[in-house]
Amino acid sequence: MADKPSIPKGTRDFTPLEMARRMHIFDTIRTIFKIHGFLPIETPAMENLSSLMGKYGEEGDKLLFKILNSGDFKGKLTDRELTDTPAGRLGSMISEKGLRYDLTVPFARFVVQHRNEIIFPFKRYQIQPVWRADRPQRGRYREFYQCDVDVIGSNSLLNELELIQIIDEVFAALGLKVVIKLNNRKVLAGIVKMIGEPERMTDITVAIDKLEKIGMEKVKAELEQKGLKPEAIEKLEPVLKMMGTTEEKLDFLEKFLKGSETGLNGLAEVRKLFVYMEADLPGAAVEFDLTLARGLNYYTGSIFEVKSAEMEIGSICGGGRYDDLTGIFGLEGVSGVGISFGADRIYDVLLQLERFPERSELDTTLLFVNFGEQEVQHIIPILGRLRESGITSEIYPDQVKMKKQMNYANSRKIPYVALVGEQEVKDGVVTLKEMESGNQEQLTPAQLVEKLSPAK
RNA sequence: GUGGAUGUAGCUCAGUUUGGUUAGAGCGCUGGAUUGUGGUUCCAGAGGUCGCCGGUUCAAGCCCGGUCUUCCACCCCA
Repeated sequence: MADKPSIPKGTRDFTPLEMARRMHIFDTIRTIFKIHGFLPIETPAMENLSSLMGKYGEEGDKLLFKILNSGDFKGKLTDRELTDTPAGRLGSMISEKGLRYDLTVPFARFVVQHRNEIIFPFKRYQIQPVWRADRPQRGRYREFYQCDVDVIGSNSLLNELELIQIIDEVFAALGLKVVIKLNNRKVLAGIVKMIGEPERMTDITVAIDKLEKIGMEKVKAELEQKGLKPEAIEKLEPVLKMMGTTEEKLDFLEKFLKGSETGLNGLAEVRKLFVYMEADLPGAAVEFDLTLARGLNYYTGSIFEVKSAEMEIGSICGGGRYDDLTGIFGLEGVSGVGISFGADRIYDVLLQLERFPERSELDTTLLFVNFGEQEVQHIIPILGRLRESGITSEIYPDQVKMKKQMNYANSRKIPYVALVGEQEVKDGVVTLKEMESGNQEQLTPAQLVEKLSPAK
């Protein structure tokens, strides 16, 4: 017997109801991207593995989905290679393509490849699925959509400001309260330099990223276990204990980072960004959060992360500045900054908080009941007129019991039903029934179009 | 990748402790009461290889092993 049909772990089908909700998210995000002057691109689902490997840290390489070479990939290997090569290395011998892990690295590749056609600074948006061979959990999928906006070819902090505004506008439009966390890799680099461990930036940032979660003692224990010098940990402690307003934190770091030019530069960037924001305050809370580190290792300046203020689900948007991502594809000295909205997590938040709009654009407005061939012939041109006026309308395709047709309208949540029987045909009218109230009225086709036309 | 839970009708879940004939409920679905009027009510009905594979047993939804799914923690992240 055939197995029950199924889909791979961590992937999902979407029903019409779910699609209506997803489109609400995508449409909202896309509208805001467009109003800021960003242009769409798309890139293939698969990239050459060489474009993907090594861009996301050690962890990221493991999470890449690799695509087996087509044809006789085995025949090209000798028996010895086949039996003696460790499984990990064998992968690269039989696979040269992989599914994209995010949209930023393919974008960098795109920019390098199309550098002569692109007008810089290039503002692009991209809404496509990405794949990660992660272990699924709530809010964590193996296939999920990212909505990326990036500006490449400009060092200006105005770009960072614009991204913050976009974040603010998107979540306001979706009706979600969020906290925008802001940090700067240069500040982190300055800190690790000042405590005398400049090479250990990754270990240190990963550890302090957990401060909120596991507490000071455990963070110190982890740092010690990672082999950090006790003096360094001691020097780091006041930074971790740093409290107060953004202004106070910045002042503290100003003193702490004396002697690290990079650190002070990063600090100046953070300050400038807050000054910019004062000109038009975001509705969302923006916090300078030193514990924000982010694992992706191509970030070099500002880093962002957005969390729901109303529910625990991990970050729903994140990003940062990368000074040399195009360098690895052969184009040096081009800085970019961008963020990525996690549509699937935003969906989960909206669903749990019940913030999806009641009706969607996908919903039908009017259903004609089917009374028979004569009546159908009369209705066909009326349907045409309604649709021309932008009114989503349909006719029940089969001449079945009225109860069944009404039930269809009911379960499809269609607010209006039109009845055109023998009498209506004779009188040249339709009987329009409003389902919720049950009220009925007789209208000419012109009046019908007028009544149901979407508000201008 | 490591550790821990979970899976019974379309959906939400009982039943598993102490193995024992035809596996239940609510909601939903189909038909009727009601041949041009849905939602409410009433009546009737359909729907399950108890995730899958194997083992123990006279006998397995229930016990054992494996596997897959979903979920939780770690890791990491959108």
